[in-house]
Amino acid sequence: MRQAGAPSAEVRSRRRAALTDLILDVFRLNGVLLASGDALVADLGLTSARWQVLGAIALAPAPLPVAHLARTMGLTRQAVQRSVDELRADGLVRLEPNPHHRRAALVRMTEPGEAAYRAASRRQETWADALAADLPPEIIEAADGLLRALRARLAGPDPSPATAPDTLETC
Amino acid sequence: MRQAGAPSAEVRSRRRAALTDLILDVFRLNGVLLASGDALVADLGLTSARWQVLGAIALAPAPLPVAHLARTMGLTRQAVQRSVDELRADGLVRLEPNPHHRRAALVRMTEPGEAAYRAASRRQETWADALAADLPPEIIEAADGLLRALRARLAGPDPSPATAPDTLETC
DNA sequence: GTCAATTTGACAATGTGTTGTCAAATTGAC
DNA sequence: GTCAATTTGACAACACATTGTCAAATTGAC
Repeated sequence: MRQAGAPSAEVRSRRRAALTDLILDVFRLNGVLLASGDALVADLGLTSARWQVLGAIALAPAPLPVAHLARTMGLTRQAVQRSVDELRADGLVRLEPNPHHRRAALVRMTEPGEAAYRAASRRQETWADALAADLPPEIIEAADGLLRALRARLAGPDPSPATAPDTLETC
Repeated sequence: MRQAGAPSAEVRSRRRAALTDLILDVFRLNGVLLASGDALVADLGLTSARWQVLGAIALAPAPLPVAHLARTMGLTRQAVQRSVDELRADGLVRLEPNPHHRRAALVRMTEPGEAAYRAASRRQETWADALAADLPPEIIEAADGLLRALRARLAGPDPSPATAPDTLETC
């Protein structure tokens, strides 16, 4: 009998092939998801990137500076900074002084920004319903679990502490 | 009893939440995978994008022009063109005249290019083995099947004919 | 054979992310 | 309180993908 810690070359090769396929499909799905998201909110003056920033603002219990938003989202400061600059230019977001830190202004949604975000959220709901129609939740959850496991292995012990505490759990 | 076509609001909402989580994790995993891939082959003079182009060349039975490679890879002509330009500048790839089409030169790997690709493939094998260690192949394959199903729904009837014939049908 | 439609590569602009560097502001060890 | 380390935003450069436009080459209907 085979021991648990010593899988056959056959199993190893099947596993490797399956993982390679999965990875390639993650790349491809990432591409079509971004394209779909952009198309979904384009006429609201949003893109996937800006939408994501609005989401981070909406989920936070209080207005946050750019660097804090970036940590929450797992992106770099600069990437978020650019999106915020654009959102500000379009009037969807505004900066307010931070009493605790003169440089780190707090980002807050304007009324038009909140309206756009609400509209995007409403569309995303029906879009997701249509996309997931007749897929068993268990299958989706199992796949998500695997993706998380892979990400955890790739990123090391705990690379995204911002994911944990209080922000992302609520969504 | 509940009919198959009319899921409860409860199931629908669970499904929606699961799908949203999955999508966010696809984005995150995409990011760490690209970073890992870049790190894996950086010292070979490769990046994820260049590596992918070399892979398409290696898999093709004969040298192909840039536009054909792009279709095979599901990317735009211009994106592949730039990678090919860079690979050519680094001597990993070379263009040869196409007897059937004066403009569409054929892209072929040079000996250094093949050496780099072989080295990258070897590393990828051990990397994938380590990453997939102790994950049951069935789980990986099931997750991959779901990603493919989602992609098929998002992209419409048949958006990537190059991938289709024998890969997508099997899931 | 002719000519419109398609394919191909070149070029430019844009979106989104990265890294690196810098100065100002804040924090913390002492 | 002082001063080094960290955090923050500004700015620049780059990697990778997109779209759009153009001219040359090829293909196909006629």
